[in-house]
Amino acid sequence: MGLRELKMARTRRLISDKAFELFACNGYHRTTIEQIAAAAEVGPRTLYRYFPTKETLVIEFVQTSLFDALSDLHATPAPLPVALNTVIANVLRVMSTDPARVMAVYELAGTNASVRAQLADVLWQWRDNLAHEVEQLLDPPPCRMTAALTAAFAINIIETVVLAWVESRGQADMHTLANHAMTLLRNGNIPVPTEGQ
Amino acid sequence: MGLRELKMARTRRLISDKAFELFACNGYHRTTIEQIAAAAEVGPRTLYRYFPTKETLVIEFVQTSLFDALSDLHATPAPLPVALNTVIANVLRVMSTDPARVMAVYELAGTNASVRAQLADVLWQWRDNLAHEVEQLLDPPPCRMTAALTAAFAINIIETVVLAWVESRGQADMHTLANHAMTLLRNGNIPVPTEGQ
DNA sequence: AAAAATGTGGCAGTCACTGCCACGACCTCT
DNA sequence: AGAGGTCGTGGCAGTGACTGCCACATTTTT
Repeated sequence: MGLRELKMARTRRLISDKAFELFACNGYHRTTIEQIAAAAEVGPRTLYRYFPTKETLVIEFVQTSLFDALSDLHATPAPLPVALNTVIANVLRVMSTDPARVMAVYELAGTNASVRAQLADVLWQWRDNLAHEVEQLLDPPPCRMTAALTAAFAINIIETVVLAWVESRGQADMHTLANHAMTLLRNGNIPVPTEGQ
Repeated sequence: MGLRELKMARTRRLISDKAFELFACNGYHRTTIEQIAAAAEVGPRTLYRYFPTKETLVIEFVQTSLFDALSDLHATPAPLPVALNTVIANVLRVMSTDPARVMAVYELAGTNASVRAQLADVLWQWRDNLAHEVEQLLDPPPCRMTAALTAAFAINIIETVVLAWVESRGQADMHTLANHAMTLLRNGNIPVPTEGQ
């Protein structure tokens, strides 16, 4: 890695850290891009080259945690349920790397609508990608709806686990929570909508 | 209803219609609030009183379709699975009221990131509300995770059905699609993540 | 008909975000 | 090591979403 890349990686990290610092201190809305840029000692124009939108500053960690793990789906030639479990476990493992940041992200998502929207969008896109992968991976190929619901289950587990973890203020263990959620699913303990007679 | 309310309802509808017209014609991004306001013959400042953000113009119909149906959950004293089915059926029924608009919303969500994000956020909030309701409705009260997953299932069905309907270009029948999705769920035809041995 | 309530819209201002361009730091090739 | 090419940096001007404020007009109430 050249010096250039190194500096850029450092700058990126610095901007991100300063941003979270200011968000926690003054709130998301009350913090301007100019302030963040000043705190990181870069020009606003430069900041925008690293983070195209203000919300990106917040959700980037969650986004990369999700999408990095998605590539594991090709890597493991295991049967689908096991591969899905691996993907989910890896997402949660990477998130556990920086619990404070995950907590901060959800804190900000709770107080700011556009952050929450961007976060929701990342989950949406991830689910769509996963659905597409599932469709190609299964043999014989399932109907589109089956693939969509499979991907939905995966993101449901992740969302539910992370939310429960956030509600426990980081006390709970994500892996344990995930197993709990999957057990509930597998045992059919979740009420499914049914037609009345 | 007084004259004032009537006029406002008309203005609201007019703004919304003109907005969709312009979005379809020039694209979401290339259409400015000023243009929409001019087309609806109101001041921009007035438009903002009806629709606080540009995205609201797009997602309002879906939003009200979802949240109006949510109140049915209290109304029907049926067992939960049946009540959930009623809620879902009502959401889809109201959406079928104006298929062109639903199609337009998803068209715009596909091309514009912030619209998609706001749409995703609406679904997120709806799910959260439903989870809360489920928690209070069931006797004995389920653990939070069960409630969350139950609500997630409901929104999964709606999302999957609407997406499939959109992909069919409106040819399919939402009610039929919903029954298909629920059958898949009930019969355990969806691969659930599992720990490998 | 007068008075109170409330929707309308213009104006100025903030802030996220972009295209453009000159500058300078890094990298490559000899 | 030095010359030239590459590429990140950041300033400037501009667009457009959105807001607070205030005067005006229309509707509603008394």
